[in-house]
Amino acid sequence: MMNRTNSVLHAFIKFRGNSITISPFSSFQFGLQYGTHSHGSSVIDKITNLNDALNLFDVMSQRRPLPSIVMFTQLLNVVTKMKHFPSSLHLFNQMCSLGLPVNEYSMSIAIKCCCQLYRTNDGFAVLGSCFRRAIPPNVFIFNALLDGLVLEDKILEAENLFKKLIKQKLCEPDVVTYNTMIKGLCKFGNNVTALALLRLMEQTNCKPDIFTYNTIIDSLFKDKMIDDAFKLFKEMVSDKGILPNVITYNSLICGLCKLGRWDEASKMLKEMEDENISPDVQTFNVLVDAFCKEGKVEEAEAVINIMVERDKVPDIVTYSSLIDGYCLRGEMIKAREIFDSMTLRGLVPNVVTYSSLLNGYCKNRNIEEAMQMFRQMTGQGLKPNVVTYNTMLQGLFQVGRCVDARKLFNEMHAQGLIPDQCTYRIIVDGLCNNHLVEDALSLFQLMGDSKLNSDIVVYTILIDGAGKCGKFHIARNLFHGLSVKGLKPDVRTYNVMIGGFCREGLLGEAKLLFLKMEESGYPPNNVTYRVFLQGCLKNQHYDDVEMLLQEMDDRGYSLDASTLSLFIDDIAAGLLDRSMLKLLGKLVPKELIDDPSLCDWE
DNA sequence: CTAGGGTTAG
Repeated sequence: MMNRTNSVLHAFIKFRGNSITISPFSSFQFGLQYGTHSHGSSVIDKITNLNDALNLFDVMSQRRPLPSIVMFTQLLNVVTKMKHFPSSLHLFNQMCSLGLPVNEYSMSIAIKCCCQLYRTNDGFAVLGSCFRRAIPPNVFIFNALLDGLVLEDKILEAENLFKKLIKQKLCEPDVVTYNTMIKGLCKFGNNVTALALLRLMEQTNCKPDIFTYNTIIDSLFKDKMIDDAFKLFKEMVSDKGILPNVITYNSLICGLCKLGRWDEASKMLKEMEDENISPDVQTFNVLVDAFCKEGKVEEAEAVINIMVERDKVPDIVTYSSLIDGYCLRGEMIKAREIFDSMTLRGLVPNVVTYSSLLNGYCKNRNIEEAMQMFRQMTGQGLKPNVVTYNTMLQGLFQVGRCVDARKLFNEMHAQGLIPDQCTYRIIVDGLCNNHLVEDALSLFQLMGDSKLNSDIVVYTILIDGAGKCGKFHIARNLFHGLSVKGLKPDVRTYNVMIGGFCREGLLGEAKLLFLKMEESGYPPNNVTYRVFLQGCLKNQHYDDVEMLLQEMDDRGYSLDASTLSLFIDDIAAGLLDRSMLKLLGKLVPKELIDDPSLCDWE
């Protein structure tokens, strides 16, 4: 029941903005006594911003006798729900100092805050204090810790904790425990174990629910295992009688769109409407993004119009996708227009929005504008992240501004950002493409045993770059040095080396490597055949051509247009025998035969 | 009386 005091208080709290100090006998306090009626809404429920919460906490902590731990916990939870985790922890500490009898409720909130701040270790420290205070940790506390480990990608520790809970009977795992563990497994692409856990749940008291299914269905879709995803979807609906919700459909539609299976996506959209589940902003965002990724901005705009008709307000994500779409098409003026229009709509571009626009300017070689926007972004207090820097670095290298790239890389370091493997790949690739192989090499040596030196992709880029810059001896040394570093060449590395040998006219060595691939457990792929075959043809080394064509046919690969074109002169000159011609005919893909521009060969 | 979980954007 809503009483008069509550509404007075509500008005009062709203008034708080103007630093009014509350006297100990104000109506605010009076209301506190009635604040938490079991059936009414309380003062605490009405709090909508951090300041009000902190002020109320001050008032409460000055009262004697102190309000109950329950009220403090309610307030603590309000602050936590607002995601002001550091403030929550501060309040929790104050609660302890006030001598309040903190219990498993407040403890679980405090632990959750630590974990959400990526400080799960501190969370475990709080767990320790639970034991010291003789507060038996319960399933809520363990779930928060498990979630923290998953959040920090400490999947092995998460698995250990999960097993320990069960083995040592620390608490009875509930559906949230299972779901959290499943979320972690899915995050690491371990769908098999996630499914096994789902089956295990079926044998316990806590049955899988919509959360369980949504998590695994989404993960299966992310790994392109559509059939399995649909099987699970059907199992959920038909066998378990669990109705899909908007999130289930969003996952399904997102997965189908990403695979370009538009028909099925629109079928799901229709099914969803039939089930009376109305698409939400995220459903529309998925559609907008999918269209934009294909450069189909007109369709994306149409989706946005429908969205608006249905009273859904396009948000920052919607517009970020749209910006991506226009950038992809090189329509930077339009992209910028959308970016600028966001502010008028009361939307504040964030790092992602800026990064999209920067990426557009960079890819369209307008590095000046990109730089200017980059400065504007930092000027607005937005902190560029690793992806932002990667985008800018790539842009600078693309126009040959290696010195500026270097400066930006230093700036990135100064900001305390840790370059990721993508950063190193961009730098090494950029230096190589700008004929600065030596710089790439010295950077490489400078990095010692860091990530750079243990990433086969960077190695491959460097080997490729050295070879293409006429320093094949370096490429060769790098390749032979791989095993010393404990690195195994992958298919791409082999392809790059085979290409390098061919470029140098060392066909014998190329062939040795080609044969070694199979032995090393990396069977040649279509790129290998293309590279080696082109090498053979350019070097007029016909010995292996028939063997290669035969193998390609066996493995179901076909010839690409550029390789095929190398055969044409030989065909015209009548240099190829009948069996070879027959083989060639089999390897020409249907698309090429249908291509009218290629019809007048003979 | 007070505590927990799932989806989207570079």
